[in-house]
This record gives sequence, C-alpha cells and structure tokens, in this order.
Amino acid sequence: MPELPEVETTRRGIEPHISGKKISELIVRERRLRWPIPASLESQLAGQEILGVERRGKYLLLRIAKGSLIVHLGMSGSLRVIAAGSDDALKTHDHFDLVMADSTRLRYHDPRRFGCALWQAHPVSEHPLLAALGPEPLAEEFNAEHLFARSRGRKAPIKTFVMDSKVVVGVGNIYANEALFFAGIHPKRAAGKLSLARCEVLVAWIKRVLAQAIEVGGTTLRDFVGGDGQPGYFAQSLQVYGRGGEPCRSCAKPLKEIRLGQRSTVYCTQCQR
DNA sequence: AGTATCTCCTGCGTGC
DNA sequence: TGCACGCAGGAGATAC
Repeated sequence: MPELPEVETTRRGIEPHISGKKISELIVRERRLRWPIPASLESQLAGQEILGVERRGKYLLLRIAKGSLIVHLGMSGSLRVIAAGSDDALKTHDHFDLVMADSTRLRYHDPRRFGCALWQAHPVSEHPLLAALGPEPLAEEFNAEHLFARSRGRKAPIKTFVMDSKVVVGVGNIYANEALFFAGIHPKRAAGKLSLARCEVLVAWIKRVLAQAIEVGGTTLRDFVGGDGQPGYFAQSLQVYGRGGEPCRSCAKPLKEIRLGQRSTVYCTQCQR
C-alpha cells in the first residue's frame, strides 16, 4: 500500500512528465472512489497548464493556475505515465486518464477505490482534508518537542498516536511498526508517558526510516513510463512488519503480533519497552 | 476533546 | 477447479 515514501516516489516519477504541460482533457471511467470524482472536474482541468506536482502527507497536489487537483492513492492506488504514441492496454480499475496536449497520459489505477481525486481552488491548504494536518515528518517542525508537547495527557498507545495525521502526517502502519522497533519503544506504551528523550529517539527513527525508504523507492521506481506502475514494496528489509512469530533480528526471540486500533502490530517483547 | 469502532473496496490466501 | 470465507488497511465518519 502506498505509504509516504511511495507517494513521494510517485511525485518525483510523474512530475518531469507532466509539469509545464497543458491538459487537453480528463477522461473518467469510474467516478466512485472514496468520494465521487466531482462532476465539474473535467471542465476545471481542461485547457489548464500543470505548474507543478507537490505532496502534502500522502496527498498529491497537481497545481494549476486556479487551483489544485488533489489525488490520494488510498490502499491500492497507483499512477503511471503513458508516453505519447505508446499503446498501453486499459486494465480493469484504470479509473481515469489525465491527457496532456502532447498526448502524454497520466493514468490512475486503484482496485479498492480507497483513493480520491478532488478539486480545490487556492489555497489548497484550506481544503478540509488538508486543513488540520500535522507537520511533515521530514520537516524541521516535526521534532521531539512537538511530539512531547502534543502527547502530554494522552493515553492512546504511542503507535496509534504517531499514526494520527493531526500529530504528524505520513506515518503509516508499516513504518510506525518499524520506527518503534528501532527506537526500542513498546507500541502500546501510553503516548503521554514518553519522556522527552524517548520522543527524541522516536522522531529520529521515524525520519530515518522514511528517508531511507524514499531513497530506496527512488532507485526501484525510477521508470514511471510504461511498465505497470505498481510500486510494490521497497527492497528495504523490514525488521518487524509482517514478521510475527519470526525471530527478532536483534535478540532472536519470536516477535509478537497483536491488533492495535484494528491494525496489525508486530514487536519484540524483549527489545521494546 | 479524546477514544474506540465502523466503513468503504478488491485481491489474495486458506480450507474444503 | 471452484467456491466461501477471512483478512488486509488509510483515514474520514460516527458514536460514545
């Protein structure tokens, strides 16, 4: 599932192929995503130039002069660029194509339809989905003091807490599991009980794990033209996610798997306290 | 306000 | 080979 590193890799992959180009049309085949694709979207986009592709959390923002196209990949979404002239057979769940004036296509594919494609006039940060978001995990604003201050008095498990997009964006289930392992913090520990020093360690690992995944994604997913555009998983070796029952890579004790907020949570009972 | 639960959806693995 | 089933999960909506 696209986590922040996949979304950032997607952004970097598609940006050079569509930025600066004029949109000729939007072709929608299936409007029923997480929210219906707005009926006015085709007319909003036609004839407009794409000024750039940005990212906020896991939302991709295609900037045009009068507003932004907001795209989320949900659980199973992907975008691929189809170069002008190349024929790329339409697959099931290819829900829309953004067609450029030079015939380059940006094709959205999403089997589970948990993603979305929405419109927001400037400023895009005022869209209800974006307005209350916390800082970017790799930005300076996400630091130990922020995590410490925000978590005081909170009884929620630290894993649930760091996955809350109002606290910090883009920390999905996989990377929350991984960062907590590296930080040596038990996922069920009450967020409000974490010391400033441990917040420091956790923040550092969240940044490190995400940055490393982006680096790996950058090499794995260089080619966004052709192919199936499926990001898949990163070649990085996961320490705990998906390894319940298998030996801890640090102490060899079998990893424990539990459910936390309906999410699969894996940790080492010995290394994480 | 904080917390827990429900919800959307399809592909995949499992058991018979 | 086919079917029913359970499960996975981002994150907003809803109910306490």
